[in-house]
Amino acid sequence: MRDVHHPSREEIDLANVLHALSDPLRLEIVDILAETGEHNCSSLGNGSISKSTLSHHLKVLREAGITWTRVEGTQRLVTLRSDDLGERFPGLIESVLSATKVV
Amino acid sequence: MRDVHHPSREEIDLANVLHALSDPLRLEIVDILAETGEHNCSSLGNGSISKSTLSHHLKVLREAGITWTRVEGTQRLVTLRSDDLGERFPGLIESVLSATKVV
DNA sequence: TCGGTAGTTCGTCAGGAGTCGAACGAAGGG
DNA sequence: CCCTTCGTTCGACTCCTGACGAACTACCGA
Repeated sequence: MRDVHHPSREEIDLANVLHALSDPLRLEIVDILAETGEHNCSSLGNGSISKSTLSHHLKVLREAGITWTRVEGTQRLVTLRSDDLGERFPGLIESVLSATKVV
Repeated sequence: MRDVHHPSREEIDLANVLHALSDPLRLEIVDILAETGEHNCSSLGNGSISKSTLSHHLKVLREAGITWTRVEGTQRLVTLRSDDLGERFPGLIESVLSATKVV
């Protein structure tokens, strides 16, 4: 549990990324991370979801290569992997994020 | 069967679109449509898939608002709904399509 | 009118995904 | 040391999804 697995930049797969982003809650999490930077896990829950479910969604995002998680004491601090994402799929995450702003 | 249902532009939902694009076969179909324009259904199969499965995937794309299907005689002619997609989520489909070109 | 061609729909099946509570593990503070 | 906090992991459950063949519908051509 000490080490958290992340895919390498080359391993980031488009279909996986799109699947990870196709869930409303995960989309909301990504949006929050893009707007307000690093968060710990519990501050990303919307209140109505159990921590095991939240942990599951964060794992999906991490393993798709969308987020980066670092361990700090008892917390996991999560950020967007904008750099790798932008290198691998230029403009993708930006257009998805701006699409979340659409009514 | 005569009329084919399509969502209105306003009904196109981001999470649905991303989900529809998160399948490798559907991503391939969208890519083909973007590259070479209108196709009938059978010309979109990769050979190793049954026509009922293909019909299912095309339905997913159509109901997500990604493709438009028109009836012509005994055929269904499928195109990308680039205009509506571009209006609703600017840049999204373009960045996804360019991402499919990445090694 | 009789086939043939093009797709859809139906029933079924296996596997995947989201959800939860409970149990667990790691750090840190009294 | 114990206990709390933070998060992961583990079943278990349900619902969704992709896959198929078979039956069906619609149109066209001979």
